[in-house]
Amino acid sequence: MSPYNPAKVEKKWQDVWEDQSTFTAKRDETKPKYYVLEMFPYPSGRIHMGHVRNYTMGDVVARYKSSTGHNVLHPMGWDAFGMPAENAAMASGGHPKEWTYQNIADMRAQMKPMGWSLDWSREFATCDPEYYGQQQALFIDFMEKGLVYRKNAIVNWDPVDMTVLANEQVIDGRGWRSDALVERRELTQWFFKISDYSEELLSALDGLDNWPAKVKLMQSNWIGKSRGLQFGFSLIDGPAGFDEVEVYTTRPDTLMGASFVGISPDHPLAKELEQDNADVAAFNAECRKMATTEEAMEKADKKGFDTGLRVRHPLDPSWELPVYIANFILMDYGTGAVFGCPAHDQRDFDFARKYDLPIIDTFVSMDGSQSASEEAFVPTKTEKVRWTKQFAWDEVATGQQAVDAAIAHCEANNIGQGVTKYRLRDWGLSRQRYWGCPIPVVHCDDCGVVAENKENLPIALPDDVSFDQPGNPLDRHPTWRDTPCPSCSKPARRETDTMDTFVDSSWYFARFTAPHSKTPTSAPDADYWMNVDQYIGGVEHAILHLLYSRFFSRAMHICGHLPEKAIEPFDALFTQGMVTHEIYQTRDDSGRPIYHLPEEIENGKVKSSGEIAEIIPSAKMSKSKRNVVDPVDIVRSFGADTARWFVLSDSPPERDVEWTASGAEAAFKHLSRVWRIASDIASATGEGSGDPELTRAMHKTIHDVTMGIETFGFNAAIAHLYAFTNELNKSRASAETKLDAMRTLVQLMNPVTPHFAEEVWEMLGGEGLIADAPWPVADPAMLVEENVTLPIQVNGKRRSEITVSKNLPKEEVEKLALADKAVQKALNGGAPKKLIVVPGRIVNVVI
RNA sequence: GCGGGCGUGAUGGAAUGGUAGACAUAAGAGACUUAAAAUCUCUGGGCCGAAAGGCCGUGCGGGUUCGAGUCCCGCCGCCCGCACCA
Repeated sequence: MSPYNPAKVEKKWQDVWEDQSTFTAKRDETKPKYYVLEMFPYPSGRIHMGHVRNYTMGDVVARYKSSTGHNVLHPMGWDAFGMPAENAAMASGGHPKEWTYQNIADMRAQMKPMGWSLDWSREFATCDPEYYGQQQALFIDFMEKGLVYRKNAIVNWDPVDMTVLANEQVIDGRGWRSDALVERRELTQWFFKISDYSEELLSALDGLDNWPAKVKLMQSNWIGKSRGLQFGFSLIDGPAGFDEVEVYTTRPDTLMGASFVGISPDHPLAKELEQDNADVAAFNAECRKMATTEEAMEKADKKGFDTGLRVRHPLDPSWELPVYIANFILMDYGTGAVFGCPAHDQRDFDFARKYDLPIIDTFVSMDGSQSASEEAFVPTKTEKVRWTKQFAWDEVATGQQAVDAAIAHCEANNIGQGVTKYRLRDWGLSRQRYWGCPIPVVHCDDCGVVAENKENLPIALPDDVSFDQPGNPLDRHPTWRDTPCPSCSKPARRETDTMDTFVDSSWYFARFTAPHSKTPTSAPDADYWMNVDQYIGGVEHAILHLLYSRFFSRAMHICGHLPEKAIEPFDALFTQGMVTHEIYQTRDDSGRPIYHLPEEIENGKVKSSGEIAEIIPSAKMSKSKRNVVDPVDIVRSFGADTARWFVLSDSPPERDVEWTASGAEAAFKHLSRVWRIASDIASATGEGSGDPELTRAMHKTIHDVTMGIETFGFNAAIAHLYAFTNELNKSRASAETKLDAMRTLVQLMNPVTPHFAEEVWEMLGGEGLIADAPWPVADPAMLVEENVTLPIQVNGKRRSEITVSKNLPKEEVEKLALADKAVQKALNGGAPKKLIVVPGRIVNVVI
């Protein structure tokens, strides 16, 4: 018997699969298609355990579906544009293009040994001109359909580097390289009109039955549909042209509790006032130093500035309210102005406390015990409350009833209008960077902004650029910028902004169906392969990537690039958890942490120094914490099949999995054990008899593993494989019975450990490739249990159990339960109060 | 701050509202071996008990239910997202 040698086995079968083009997908109308896709990687240059887990899950699905008669498409590509390539160029003087393609080559070389059943013939990178040229064609089509426009938007501006910064490049309000205080600056930017689809993107979530409920909920909250009242507070002696402050509120029922009006520092009125009021200008300037993220706005200290202006309350013209500029009000949402009701909104409450504004209850709890005193009183809108300041409804009403009545009242009295708003903003896609897809438009002095002619596509990035100075090299490129106007042919300038990388990833799944088509998609291929039957990726993409892709699919459909069925491109979605690892830390003389790689640690001590390492509980693998395990090392020591088995075995796929050396070793030991058992069976000729128990267990295992894969219960499926292996190992059945059981076992293992399975299959004399063998089918007759063991509870606590025939009538079960010794003892001669029998599950005696 | 999720033995985890801890890991004991490794067998939530058995136990505090890890309410902790990271 030869020992299990993964290095030899894995290479052998990878070569066979490649020679036979086992995983090359071709359209075949005679078979049902199945499109499984994992979110494509960013080419950082190294694969990590998260990739291994993600792609192994997809591979299990792909191989399983293939064995159940599906024509499977399982492609791979690269999300290859983005900042890291430019950062690398700045740091080491290379070129983003070379850096990226080298990384792709390196990563591909690390991925191939994993044995994923990928169709590499469809591979592309989003930075291939062939791909982004088609993306430019889409952009032009979107322009024609009115889905693209330009407007001013705020960016983070680094005044020292003279460049726009991404949010992650702003650290505590300062540029990451220059350390200069970041300013907000307005630039004219390109936008997709995703907000046209707010209602559609929201309501269509209902149809996504195979998406996680949490993702749909997050998207729904992100779109943020609300019904409210829009109305104007009339300004008393406002600046010329400012008669009113228009506000939007979802709680018009609390209007009588208003104590101030707040406007955004970017509100036109605020901008007007700063013209000739230095204090306002100073306050606004201060606000504009804040980072642009919503998170930064919300976390910042709530600050206000009393403009001195007053407005009249719409329900009582004699009531005047102060107008504050407040740093927490977003110009992007609603009208950029709100009224504050401190009694029923905690943020307004804090603001009122700070600036000594009145706190006016408009309702209290039903028994009057709860009102705004130490904090705002904010019951849910469905809770009934007692109103003290209602103006169009009953004294007792829910918030929702009051909102509806308030809107109706205000509409009837011409105070305002009920309106529906969405939180979702249009998608700003302009990036002032080199390494992205050029926006295919030209600025002409005569014709204005003109789309490129499609025959000029792709508008390719120039290669001769340098990164020795900050900013976008396209802006200062001597010739690339200059181009004739596509409309009038006069000298004109190219747009130098490139596209957000989210654009690249919003349609790659469609491109995979025809990766070299001369149009963005090809109808027969898109019709056949779309939709993605199963999409798998991290939950961190739950909102933006998935929402943008849903929008893009709709837009592509309108332009004729996708069939109508594909407007929701992902039929089923699965979000997997991270791979984590313990962190090993020691400290230097000044107490600063030093992190150690897992392989530097032995028995809790640093190998080289013998120092005891502090163990910090598991966290996402990251370079900075050095808690990374390199898949390449694992494949070298144990083989890909062990890595694949382990990443799926130890945790439910939607949760994080902790990588442990002992777990990986145990996975290897288990495969070695199965190998030995298979070798013994392959060479056995001996005596033995049939084993009905083994056959029964085999069918049960087929059923359980199949269900496990179908429901993404990979860890449960693997637990069943362990259990069946134990059973098979113990069995004294005949060689023939065991051979049958063993073949079934490796077939069930095949999606997870495919090289191992092929080799054992061959060893056992299996016909052809196991990759081409049909999935085993459980005999339903073998799954039926004749007897069941029923636990017997007394008052909900387990006290005994009885084993009865499955179909024993309820009355008989009751009799047997009451006759049980433990029940007799508990009853102590009395009669039970109640007897609950759940057939096949449990008996509960209540006394 | 807002939105979403998660929390079970020493560890990873299992459990359509129905026997909490399947399966695995670490650990301990034993078998085999000159020895070690490998392999095999057994033990394996806590407390009391010789055992039978009993009591407690799924982050914390309440609630619904014959019955709650699971459902509801309120906390605590950790993770993800927050529109220019990918």
